[in-house]
Amino acid sequence: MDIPKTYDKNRERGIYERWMEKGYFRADVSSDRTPYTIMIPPPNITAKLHMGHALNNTIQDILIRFKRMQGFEALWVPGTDHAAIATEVVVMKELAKQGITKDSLGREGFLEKLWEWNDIYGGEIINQLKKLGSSCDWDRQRFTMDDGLSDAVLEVFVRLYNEGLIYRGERLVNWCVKCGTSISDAEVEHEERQSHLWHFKYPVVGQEGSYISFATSRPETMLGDTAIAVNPKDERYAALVGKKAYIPMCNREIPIIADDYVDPEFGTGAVKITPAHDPNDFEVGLRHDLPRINMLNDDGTINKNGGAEYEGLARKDARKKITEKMTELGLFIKTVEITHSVGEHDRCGIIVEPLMKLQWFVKMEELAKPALDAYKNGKLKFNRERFGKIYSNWLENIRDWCISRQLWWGHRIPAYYCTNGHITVSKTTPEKCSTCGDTSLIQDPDVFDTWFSSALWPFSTLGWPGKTADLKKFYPTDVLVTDRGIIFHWVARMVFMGEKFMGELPFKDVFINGTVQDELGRKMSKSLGNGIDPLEIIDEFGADVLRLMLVSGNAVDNDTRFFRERLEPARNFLNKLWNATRFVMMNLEGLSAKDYASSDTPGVLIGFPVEDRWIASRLTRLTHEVTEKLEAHELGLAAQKIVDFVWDEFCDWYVEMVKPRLYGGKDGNIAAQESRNDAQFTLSLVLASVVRLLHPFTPFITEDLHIALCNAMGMPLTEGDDIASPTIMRSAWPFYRADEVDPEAEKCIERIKEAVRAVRAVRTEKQVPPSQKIAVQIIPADDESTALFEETKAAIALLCGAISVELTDTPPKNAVSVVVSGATIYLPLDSLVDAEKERARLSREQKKLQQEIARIDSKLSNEGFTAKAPEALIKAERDKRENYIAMLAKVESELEA
RNA sequence: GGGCGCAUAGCUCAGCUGGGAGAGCGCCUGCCUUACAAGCAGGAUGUCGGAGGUUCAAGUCCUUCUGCGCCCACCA
Repeated sequence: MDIPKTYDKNRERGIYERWMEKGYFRADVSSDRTPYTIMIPPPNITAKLHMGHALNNTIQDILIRFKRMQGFEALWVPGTDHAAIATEVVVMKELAKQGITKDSLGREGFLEKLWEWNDIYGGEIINQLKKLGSSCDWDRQRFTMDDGLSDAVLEVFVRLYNEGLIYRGERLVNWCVKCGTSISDAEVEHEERQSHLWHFKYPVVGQEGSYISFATSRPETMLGDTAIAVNPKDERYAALVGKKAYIPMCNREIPIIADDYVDPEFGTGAVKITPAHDPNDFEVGLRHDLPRINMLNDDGTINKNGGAEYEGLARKDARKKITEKMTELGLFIKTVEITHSVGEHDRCGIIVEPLMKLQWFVKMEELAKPALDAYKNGKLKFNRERFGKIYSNWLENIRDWCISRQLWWGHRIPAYYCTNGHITVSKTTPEKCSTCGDTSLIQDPDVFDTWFSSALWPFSTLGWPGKTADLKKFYPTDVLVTDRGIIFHWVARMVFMGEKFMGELPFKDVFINGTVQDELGRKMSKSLGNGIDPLEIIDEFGADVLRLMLVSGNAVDNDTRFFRERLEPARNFLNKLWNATRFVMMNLEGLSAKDYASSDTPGVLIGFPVEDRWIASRLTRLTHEVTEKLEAHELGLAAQKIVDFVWDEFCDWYVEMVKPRLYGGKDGNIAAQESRNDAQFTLSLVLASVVRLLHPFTPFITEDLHIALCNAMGMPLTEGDDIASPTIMRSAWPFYRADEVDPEAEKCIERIKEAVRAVRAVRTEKQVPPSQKIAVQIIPADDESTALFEETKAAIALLCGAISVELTDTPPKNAVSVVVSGATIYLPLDSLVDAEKERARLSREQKKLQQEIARIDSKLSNEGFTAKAPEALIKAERDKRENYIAMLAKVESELEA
């Protein structure tokens, strides 16, 4: 048979194309199967996918493939996010390299560039997902700005507006005075800067000679002060609270108020409050109903609210002039050197100015409550409790959500303003003002926060606001797999939007996956240049290897370090599996699966040799455990179980044990032929099952192995067949079969393993080369063992490199003896036997056994233990003790001999 | 400042509801035993970060300390 010694990763592409052609990824909305739905966290179209995406999507694909095989109507909806601000910034940077600015292109021209960008990067992302093996339903692929989703966004805005849950109000935004635009927090770079803290004092009104002193890093904003605040517990100022202070530059009296926000330890313990130019002060202003005086023009100069004396001055100049003025009036105290962080616009480096602008808000109190309740009453679960806490903490401290962004890339807010200042909100462009009928309407230039559209993702992707069959069948989804970084930006918002518009949670399980870091445990980032492109790894190792590595050896919620060496164990394992399959297929000659009842029939292994029943028993236990771990989303543990089974139990023990039966026929008897068929059947059955268990993790290689095995077993591939399906991804998930659990067979094989290991250890110790075949003799301890060793002696001989294994009842002379459970084994090694050393070795054994027995005795004699420990545990200890005592007796009799 | 995570073999990490410390890589010894040298067999390696406590029993639960890391808020 001509099968390459290593698996060819280049086959992945062809396999994926075949899956696409056959439509295996498609979910059928009209099927009567129970739906299982996952919505992809839509990757931002800002850049290609990174290793974190590879992990996140591998996890989703594992779950969706698992459920599909279990017989669910599995739907994984793919798509991408327009990522308003992030994409706009990236594209602007690109354009800047060509010397093009946003304004020179105009709104239409700029948007054209963005759609071009989307074609390239959105497409690249989809390509990457396919390379990874993602079994998404590509017919249902969506984009947050496609027609359907845009319609959903407008619909939600209009409905919330009509219900009074959306309002327009003033709010501070980060404003760049150079670029003349508001910028997001993400674009603000914080830098430690050397600066000064100026100490001043304001006269207290009506109390001649009384002052209240304060510190500020921005003296110019005194023009916008509308209060002085102190801590309510601060006794130094208690008498002044309720009084007024006087700002000489503005000829304005402002109240002295008490607010917890003030730290009595800092500065003088009194703070000037400028609600229009500082986020904290803004909050204080809200609490105390203070006026907000905007004293800056959009270009950063002082406006008319600053007073005639200062109007038109740049911030720097105003600061100087005001400081001089205060000094003149004797109100300046001192300056102190400080370092503090200053926000700068990451593109132009100019210090960001908080400025008041009219913004759109969603009222959150009413919307947040059901989302919080869902978590509190357990309907919404997180894979780890700590993630749930992040979620509920945020919702408990919820503030109204500012949904307008001064950008062009995104869904434009469907609000129209007439010349009389009325607002008309409408999904379609209105002809006239709904209040006054004015026909000269101007649409709000702003777009929505990108999360406003992604909050709708679980139902907008299924056709909402239409009443579609997809919505009916696939909403709510089953699990959301995402990164912990967006628990409140995205997860919480999807939950309350789902509750609000669908009347149902969008999902019940939230699966937060860890972060992929570099080999030093640092975050992979562009600035560090330590990112690794998943495609590069896939090209070199194949997607299967990458996927298996990403979920192996790590709890899924823990952060994981990525480095190339970690790929090798995964690659080696798949190679092992490949070769095991090669071996099985080379030895299936003469097998006709038809001769055996369907593997789904209970009791099919009755009458099979003990090792066959053992491996079948182990397999069915494995099936149970893997299924359980996958249900519990413990992917790493599930993968580890499969790897251990394949490598250790199947390859290292079972395959080696059945070799005599496969190569058999040496003695030419009929019984051997039947035993050979049993081995062939068991080999192929177990392998075919384990390949199915592994499929969600490594979809490509398992598809090849599945098809090859079905062919080798003489099972024609038939669409709809649970086992011989033309694709493994639509074959049935193996199930736990109580009738195949065989504790007796397991106990027997454990004894065989113990015996074989003991012989091997002696061989190594005595440095007997593999080429030297020895004749092993066994004295079984009882009838049961006699039968067992008789049945398996050919296998034992092969496993420990013996020329023969014979049962006897008289100890041979000049032999090394080892005592194991159920037998004493003799290795006649004449010349190598050193009586002295043998006695020493046996004494060591004796001592070890005595220690073990003593350990158990001390446990069993502890009344607390026997009274409170579980019954099964006590029995297990007693059984062990019994076995050790029997072995000890044998060792001692050997010592006496 | 608030919240959270991690600390287990030389390295990277598993260890679910408490019941005799594990894997992979690396290391030592011997093997090209015709499925696999990306392999096989045998082996060495740990006061499970420190200190208390709960329990018959603690890597696992509680308290506290130390060292790394992350998130949120912010330094007037």
